[in-house]
Amino acid sequence: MRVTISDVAKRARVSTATVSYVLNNSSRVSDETRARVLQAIKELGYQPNALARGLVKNQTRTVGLVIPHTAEYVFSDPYFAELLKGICTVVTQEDYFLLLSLLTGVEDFGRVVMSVINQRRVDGIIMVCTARDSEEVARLQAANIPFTLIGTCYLPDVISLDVDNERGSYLAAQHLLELGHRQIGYITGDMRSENAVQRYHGFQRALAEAGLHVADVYTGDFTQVSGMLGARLLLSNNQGITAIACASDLMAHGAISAARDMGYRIPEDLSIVGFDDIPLSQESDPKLTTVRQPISRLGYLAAERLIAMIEDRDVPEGEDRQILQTQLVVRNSTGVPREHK
Amino acid sequence: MRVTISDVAKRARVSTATVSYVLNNSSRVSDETRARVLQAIKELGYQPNALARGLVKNQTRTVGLVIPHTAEYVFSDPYFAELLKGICTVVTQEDYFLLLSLLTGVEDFGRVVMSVINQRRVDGIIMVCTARDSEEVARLQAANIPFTLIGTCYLPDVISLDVDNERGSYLAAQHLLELGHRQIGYITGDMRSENAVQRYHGFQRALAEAGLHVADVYTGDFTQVSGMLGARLLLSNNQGITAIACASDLMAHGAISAARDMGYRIPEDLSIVGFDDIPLSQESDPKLTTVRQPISRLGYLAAERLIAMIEDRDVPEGEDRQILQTQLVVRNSTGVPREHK
DNA sequence: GCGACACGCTTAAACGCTTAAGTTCTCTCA
DNA sequence: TGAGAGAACTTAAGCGTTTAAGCGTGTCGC
Repeated sequence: MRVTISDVAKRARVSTATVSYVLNNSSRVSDETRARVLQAIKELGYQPNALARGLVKNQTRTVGLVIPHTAEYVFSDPYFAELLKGICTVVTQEDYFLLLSLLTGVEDFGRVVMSVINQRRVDGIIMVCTARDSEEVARLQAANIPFTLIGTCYLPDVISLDVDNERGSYLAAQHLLELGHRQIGYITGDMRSENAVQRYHGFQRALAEAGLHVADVYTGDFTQVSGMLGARLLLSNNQGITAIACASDLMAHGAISAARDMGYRIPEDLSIVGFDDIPLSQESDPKLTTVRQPISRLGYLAAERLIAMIEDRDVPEGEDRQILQTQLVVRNSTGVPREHK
Repeated sequence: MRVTISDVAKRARVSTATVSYVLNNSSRVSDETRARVLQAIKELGYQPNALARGLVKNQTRTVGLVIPHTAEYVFSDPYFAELLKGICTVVTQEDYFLLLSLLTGVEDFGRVVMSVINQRRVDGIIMVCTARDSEEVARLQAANIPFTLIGTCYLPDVISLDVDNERGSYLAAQHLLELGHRQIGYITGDMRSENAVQRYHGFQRALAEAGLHVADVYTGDFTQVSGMLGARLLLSNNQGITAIACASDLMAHGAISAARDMGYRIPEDLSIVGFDDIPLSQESDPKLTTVRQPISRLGYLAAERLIAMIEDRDVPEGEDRQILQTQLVVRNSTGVPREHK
């Protein structure tokens, strides 16, 4: 049988309350008694049962991470690995646990959120979301549980972290324009995601300001496969395209391999620009020109802020909504278009 | 305030016990009462508090995943993403939660294991380990908690899953020998890991059977950086080397970029073979010849088996120790050595 | 020499649930 | 008719903690 607080109490010849007091290093225990209790704890290898403790203190030292995608999806995209890197770093450091909650693909997002909230398994929640998920966000608010969001949310009074997608794409487009590209295709992410929409908008805006518009658009879903399909379609529909911008690196890599299969050299015949700057993009051939977003920092900040809220620390000054900057990283997948050479 | 079982009981005009019985759909509740209780539950949006339930039933519907590395390390290596893919798929499907437990880099492995066990936060544990970790494994055994291991463990009566590292490396070496390579360098993984040792052994064995031995060895640690350093050193120490085998894909990719920087063309001047077959290896240039191990399947099986143990299902027939096969995947990073052309 | 007050500890209730045991009622059947 | 069985609930103990409140001491000031 597990060793409980009363085993310790018995051995130290005190009441369980006293043991509890030394455990929560509260006042008023004589040094002598404290030593005896500590000794007993050590001898028995006692550790308090987290459930029992959580039940009365109403806290679990666990933060929940809710990502509304399947495991297959989440762990195929290095974006989430980066996010987890930031989150786990903080969570581990702060001596919390991380409860991961994904979808099976069958049940709905709402149910998962409710179960995490209501079952009281966590002290707070980090949720990855898009503007469409305001119903779930509202539930979190209603439940009065601390939470931070990663992604876009237009509801008032929620702490959320995001990246300047619009400006990032704008920069990418500018880069292509400066190189001399005029016929540019675009492969979007899943347009139910606000990220995807913003990226597309930023891209359009840059072209519009140059008096152009997007040559052709393929609606992808952030996955590598959709990047391949997109490039294939754009390139066969429109021979004149000299550059393709993608809403994610993964799609950009997909696009590169599809274009190559069709005989295009990158960047000589076709320039490709991504969005994310996942590690692969620094190693691939060609190295990918892309828009870097500080993904793991996003996770880091979300976790940090959440734990501050949970522990009621002086909430860090600053806006509810924090937007991190993106940055253009020029590598080898973009170049001057053929006709300009 | 949170809605509890007694709120439901009050509303349905029954005792809490009755509510609990319908919750655990136990016998002996009249259809009429059951309907009334269900109605009340719905109206109040009640969900049982997992802590309280866990406390009495002594179960949490949570499985712990213990990886004795830092978040930084874990989420930089696609290996773990693949592993998580398999694990999370099962865990989510079976309606369990996943509690992730990593190291901060400061505290020791043992302490983390003990805290996960003793605090009773989880019903079972999946642990990534090497043969060196037998002390921690013994602790799990002593605690009498269900667990499965991913990695090598020589202790009796533990359920562990592993991959045939020895044979995989053997195949890789054979491949290089068949191509005609005779001077082959090797970059090992972290030799405290059994995987690394076994891979090196398999490699040596193949060479020995051909009457050769490894031209030069660099002791890496599975990371990309160590692959770069390794290749740089091997190539400058020994001009005659025509091929380098690496104990991980990440190191192989590192080796490729280092070799290229030194002016080697891959595979014309130098063949490189990896181990893992991470997604990157199918996209990189050149595509990496490597030994595929079914990583996500490893995670899948570990989780499946663990949950079977937890739920006391008829434990699946089969050995305690299950070894999955590896497989050589020939791509473009290996070729006939120069002098043979 | 006495009340007041700290001090150091214990008692016991509470957290929200499960479940063995007990209770009440109705029905069956010798 | 009355014992027995069974159905459908309720009662209450218990899971392992925390913590407010209580209770003897011993000390101190007056």
